[in-house]
Amino acid sequence: MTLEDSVPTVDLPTLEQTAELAEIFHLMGDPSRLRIVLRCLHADVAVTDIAQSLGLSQSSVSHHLRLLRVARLLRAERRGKQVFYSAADHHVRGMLGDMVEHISEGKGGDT
Amino acid sequence: MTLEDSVPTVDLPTLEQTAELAEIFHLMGDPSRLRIVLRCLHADVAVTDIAQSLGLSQSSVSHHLRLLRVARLLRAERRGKQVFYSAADHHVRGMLGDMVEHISEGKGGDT
DNA sequence: CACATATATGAGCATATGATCATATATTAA
DNA sequence: TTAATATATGATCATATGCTCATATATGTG
Repeated sequence: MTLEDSVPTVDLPTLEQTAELAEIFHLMGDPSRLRIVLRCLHADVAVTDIAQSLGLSQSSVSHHLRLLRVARLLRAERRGKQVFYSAADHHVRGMLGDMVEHISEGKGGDT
Repeated sequence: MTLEDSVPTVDLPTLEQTAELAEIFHLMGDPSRLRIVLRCLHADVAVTDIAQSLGLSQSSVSHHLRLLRVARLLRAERRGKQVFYSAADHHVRGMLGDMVEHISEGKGGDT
């Protein structure tokens, strides 16, 4: 069984989809921002908590959070004085989860 | 069945793994580079072909290819005068494939 | 070798980016 | 209202990035 058999027709994403995908990758491409996303992937976390646990400034975290929120990767929910951030939806969790898995496996694989 | 049931213990990647992941995302975060990777995801493609089919300059493509090659996302194979690029391994194909799927689905989902 | 084709690379430049600092806004308590 | 805590945002700046142009290298042909 060749590779082509298991990958019959590989519809490449449209230019628009590619641009959208690139935007997501671009956001995840910054280490601080990626750590923030991962921190919020499976839990609601307040801004101060994120900053403290990752050793980043409140301002920096807030700036990053705005980008992630606008891009709909994270969602914000205010409770009292605090704002809790979490993954926007299961697609975000799925994407990142898959990536993390691949990275964990990776390291020595070839085709 | 709650979400937590299906995601028992979510070991976050190490700082090193996160940095590695961010580097990959960073590379994919440029639209031109992402298009190049997608073009090479399921086929060996020569540099000139990539440039022509994507409407990019040879120089620009070559610069991008070097980054992707060094990061081991793509591999190069010379055949005569031409150099053919393709996805380095099944992890790269898997990662991108998963991402493309999520993007294709996405669009309106929430948890 | 000389020449053409294919790819790679270095320099230079305009723009994008991430961090910090200062400050603004929001919420709650006294 | 005043004060304290939590978050957001605008300005500034040093650095990173992507592109182009020119040129170098590599392979094949006559």
